[in-house]
This record gives sequence, C-alpha cells and structure tokens, in this order.
Amino acid sequence: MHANDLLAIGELARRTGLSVSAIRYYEEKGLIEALRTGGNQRRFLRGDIRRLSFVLIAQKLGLSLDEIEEALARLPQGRNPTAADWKRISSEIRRKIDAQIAALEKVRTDLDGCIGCGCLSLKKCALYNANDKWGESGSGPRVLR
Amino acid sequence: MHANDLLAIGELARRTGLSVSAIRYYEEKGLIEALRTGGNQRRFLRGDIRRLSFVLIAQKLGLSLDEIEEALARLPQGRNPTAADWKRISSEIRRKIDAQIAALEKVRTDLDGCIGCGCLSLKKCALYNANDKWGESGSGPRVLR
DNA sequence: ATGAAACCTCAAGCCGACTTGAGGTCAAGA
DNA sequence: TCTTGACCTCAAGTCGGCTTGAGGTTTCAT
Repeated sequence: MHANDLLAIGELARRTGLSVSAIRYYEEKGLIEALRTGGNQRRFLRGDIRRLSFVLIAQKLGLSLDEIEEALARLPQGRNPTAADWKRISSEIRRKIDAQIAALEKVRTDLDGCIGCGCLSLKKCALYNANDKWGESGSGPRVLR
Repeated sequence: MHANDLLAIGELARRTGLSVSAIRYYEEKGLIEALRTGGNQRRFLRGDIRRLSFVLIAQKLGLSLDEIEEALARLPQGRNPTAADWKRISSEIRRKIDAQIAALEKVRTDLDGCIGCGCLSLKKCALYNANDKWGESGSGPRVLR
C-alpha cells in the first residue's frame, strides 16, 4: 500500500479534493511535476499534496493559476512551499485583499450617493465614472460570485 | 439629424460607450428591444440610453446579464427604469455588496490566522475549510480583477 | 445617381479553468 | 491468467460576455 511512498494520480486527487483531470491540467500548466512509471503512469511525491494545497488556497484568495505559478517559481530551490515561504507569499496576498475591500467600499459609498439621486446619467453618475478599472472587460481571477 | 428622435445603433453606442456588437448582443439576450426601419436597420428610443446606463452600472456592481435582465423584467409596465425603480433595485444591490465585503473580511481574518501558523494543511486550515462558496467553480459575475 | 459609411446576419473565436468523451493501456488482486 | 478498475493521450466542449470576420445591404450627403 505504501510501497514507495509515491502516489498515483487518483490517490493524490482523493487527498486534495481535486479532480484527476484538474491535476493533469495543472501538470500541463507547469504547476506540478510528475514522475512516470515504466508504463507511463504518473507518480507523485508526498510533498505534492502540500504543493497542491497551496494552489487551492491561493486560488480561493483570488489568484489566477498564472499568478500562482509565478509565486511557486520564485521559491528558493524550486520545491514545495515551506511555512516561511507561505508567510511571505500570504502577506502579499493580504495586500491584494485589502485593495479589493477598499474598492468595494468605495463602490458602496458611491452607490449610497446614487440611491438618493436616481439620475442614472452616464455623464454625471459617480458610480459609472469612478473606478474605471472595474469595468475592464477581459478575464482575470474570478474572486466573488 | 433628429428626424424622428430615433437613434441608430452606432449613435446609441456613441452615447453609452458600448460597442455596437455589445448592443446587438444585449438585444439578442432580451435586455433591450429595437424598432426596425423598412431596410431592417435597428432604431432605438432615447429612453434606451437610460436603460443601457442601468445595465452598465448594474454590471459594474457585479450583476450578471441574467440578473440584470431579471431586474428589468420586474419593472412595472416593461419600460425603462425610473428613479424610483432605481432606488428599489439599488438597495437590493447594496445588500449584495455588503455580503461581498463581509466575505472578503472573513477571508482576511482567516488569512491573518494562517500567516502565523503556516500549516498549509487542508485538514486544519481555516482558509481552506471555511467559505466553501468561494471556491465553487463555474461562472458568474467577475466582480474584481 | 453614386459612393462611402454605416448597417445587416450568421458563424466562429477568445479568455481561464477546467470537464467530457473516445479509444486504448497498465497494475494488481483472485 | 484474467479481469477490472485505474490510468493514458488528445481533441473538443462548457460557461459568460462579448469580439471578429465574411459576405451582403441600406442610408445619406453630394
């Protein structure tokens, strides 16, 4: 059962809650690497559970896979995140969250002003004219639903 | 120039900042309706500027087009939003924003606890285990970038 | 009457983060 | 040995909110 301390992809999926296809996708994107058996099946190290945990948590915080890949790439010797790495990275993330909250609070304030006026004029409306970054089309991390 | 007080699609686009293709897309989705000339070109009423302004603002507040359509559908006689409609609808939106801010603040608190521990354990991590709604895959309004 | 600009429809493409399906191979217990 | 379940690759599909392109028509000023 614990033959070589290597995990098959299904086992890793079970331990992380990810789907098998998602793990394969992450490998393709370079977020994780796999060893291969003689029969070409993936085998993962135990530490990869932690690596994927990092990916999952960072995603919940709103980072895109590209951003997560970048964070992982900046790790000292290229291996999985330690507590110290996590401390540094999570402080950066905290700053992003602060910015998101501040942006939302500004919108709320503008909205409060707008409820009173009911103008719905694109020329005058603070809601429409401020925070232009909000409306940029295109994609990015989907933070809230 | 102001022949019939009807606007061609390009004119409406200019006045709202939307692209022509976006307006056609909104028509297809049922967010806006157009009259047609004998030659099959769309003609819009002046009031549609206001209707589209509503769409734009509601989008910036994080509502999906489906949600916006629903809000517009609930308007009294099926025409464009008035100041009173806006007041009612924007109050509902405000509640959503409050919820979003509260969710983000909870994540921030969890993150602060997490920075200290550095566990990165899926079993123990409050960040991972709380706020499951955050991680739901699928699509929805992209609120923040 | 004419020529350019604006309009029309319909189909396909884009982004991120995956999932689904087809068709085939590998590993391990009975 | 055999069977079954887990695995493999590659291509295509999904979602929302549009954009882009091809190929054709209308409108309007001159």
